[in-house]
Order: sequence, then structure tokens, then C-alpha cells
Amino acid sequence: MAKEKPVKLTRLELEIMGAVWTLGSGSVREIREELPEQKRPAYTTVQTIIYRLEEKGAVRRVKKIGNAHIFEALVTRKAAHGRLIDELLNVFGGSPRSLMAQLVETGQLTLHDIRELESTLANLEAKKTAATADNSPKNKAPRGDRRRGGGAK
Amino acid sequence: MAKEKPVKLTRLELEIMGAVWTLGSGSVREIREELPEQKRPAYTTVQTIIYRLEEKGAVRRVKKIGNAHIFEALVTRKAAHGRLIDELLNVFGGSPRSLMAQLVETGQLTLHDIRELESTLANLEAKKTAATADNSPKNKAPRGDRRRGGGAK
DNA sequence: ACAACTCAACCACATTTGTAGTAGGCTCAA
DNA sequence: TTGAGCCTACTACAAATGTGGTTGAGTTGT
Repeated sequence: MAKEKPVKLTRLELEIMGAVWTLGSGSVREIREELPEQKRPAYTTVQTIIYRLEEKGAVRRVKKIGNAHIFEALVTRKAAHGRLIDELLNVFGGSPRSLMAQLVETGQLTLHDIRELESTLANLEAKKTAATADNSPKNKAPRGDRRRGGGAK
Repeated sequence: MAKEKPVKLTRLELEIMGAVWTLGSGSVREIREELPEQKRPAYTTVQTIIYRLEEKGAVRRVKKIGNAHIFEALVTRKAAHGRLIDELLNVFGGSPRSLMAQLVETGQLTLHDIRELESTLANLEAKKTAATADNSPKNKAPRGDRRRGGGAK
């Protein structure tokens, strides 16, 4: 595994990347569709963000279908999440424990969760060999489902 | 119980708030001095941030010593941290467990930590059952900050 | 071939953040 | 009383972010 650059993602960028990670790859429109309606910016907004992500090296164009570019992530979800955690941890004085403590205090983490996690860890520790990739693209609609309408002009 | 507003703090603001929390209260200069030299902006920069924090309702002026205002936090460290966690959790799909999982995977959280946390939790849970609803004294934080009381020069 | 549509490329802009300079008011030690 | 310093209030600004419009080229069903 190569060492990636410290790509820093903003909130919106993360949102978009989330869609890309879920899709595996897709066009700007597909990526936009993947976002929950509530936080679904205009098409061009998504496009702009994708472009910025491209500049940052977080995504790249893999191919072209019709006249649309298909993008895919270059930065893994895990890597991005890792950065976020590191940042948070930094604020928390670098100790994951105080973070956990707060999670527990606020009831966001139950005793049950912890026990479960513990066994998982123990388990993982046991068979140290399994390296599970967490890429689970759920690509659905293949090409050809382009409908019309929409453009109000 | 009064509900606090969703005070949104930026990176720098958090940095400054950290100093305020540690000091308890202090003047702009004192707050600035509290910051690690590496990330110590110009006096007026800190001042500006303090002002913004004031507008946001994160700090307030409590008194005046000489001609210097003394500020104190209105938002607790815990509340602020809580918000950060919530945000992070949101990115993680709302589940603290996947967060924990990653912490574990990256070795930032050990089995030992978890066990320790577990007993702490169990303990806390026991107490809660014992004393129903009262002012639960939360003396768990082993953090050793709190130095130099907040007297202005 | 054409009209109807979709995209790509740019561009524009308002906010938010990070950073700091300036002018003038207050204080305090001489 | 006075000048050196310290502070406060403002003001300025560049970069980062969030948001979306405009134009014109590419694609497609008919």
C-alpha cells in the first residue's frame, strides 16, 4: 500500500466523496443523485466540488460514457476517516480514551457495544491474517437509463 | 434546563477555547500566552477570534482588570467536544461502533484501553442504579490541566 | 438533419476563516 | 503631569468554502 498525501476534505467534499465511495464510480449526475435530497446541491455545485476533489487528487476520471466523465475515488474511505479521527483526537489531546469516555458519558456508546467490540478485537487479534477490504460498491443502474426532462429553461 | 445553541467552532476557535477552558478565565494576552508557541498567532488575531467567540456566545466578558477585559467560557469543553463527536459520528453514518472499529484497526485503541473503559462504564452504571436522580459528581477525568488560576496581571 | 437534452468548462459571488495592522484610549510609574 | 506601554475597537484582506449561473459543444431519438 502506497502512502497517500494528506488530502484534506471539507464537509461538503466529504459528503460528495461519501456518494462516490458508495457508488464505486459514477458521473456527476449519478453522484448527485446519490446524495440525500436534503443535502443535495445544484448539479453545478456538485460538479464544482468534484473538480476540486480532482485537483486535490481525491478522485479521477476513469472513462467517458456518452459525453459524461465517470469518476472514481483515489482516496479510500478509510483513509479519509482516519484523517478525521486524527484531527478529532488532536483536539482531545491525542488520547482516544477521553473520546471514548465522552461517548460513554453521553450514552452514545453502551456497555453492550463495548463488549461486542471487545470480542471482535480479541477475535481479530487471534487471526491476525485476515485483511478485509471494505470496498462494497453497490453499483446499480447500468448505462442507458437516461430519462429526459428536468431542464427548465 | 436551558438548551444551548449549536455553537459552531472552527479549528482556530477551538484552539483558543482550549486555552480559555484551561485558564478558567483570562485576558486576551493570557489566553494567547496559553497557546503553544508553535500555533501562537499575533495578539490581534487572538483578539479577533475572542470577539467572534463572544458574538457566537461561546465566551463573555466577566470583568475588567486595569483596562483589560477578562473573558470566560460560556460553552463547556464537554459540550464543544460533544458537538465535534456528533459531527464525526455523522460522517461515520451515525454509528459510534464503526468509529471504534477504526480506532482499533489503526491500533489507536488497544484491547487494554477497552477493558479499562468497560470497567469504568460498568462502575458508572452501577452508581446510576444506586443513586437515582441527583447531582451526580463526575470525578473521573484524570487530566492534569488546571494550572495558574485566572488572575490578570 | 434537427430539436431536445445533457454535460463540460468556466466564471462569479457571498460567506467563513485565518491573520494582522492602525488609531486612539487608559494606566501606571516617575 | 507625562510618556511608555498595554488594550480595545475597528478595519482590511487573502484563502478557503459553499453555491450556482452561463455558454457552447456533444449526444440522441425521430
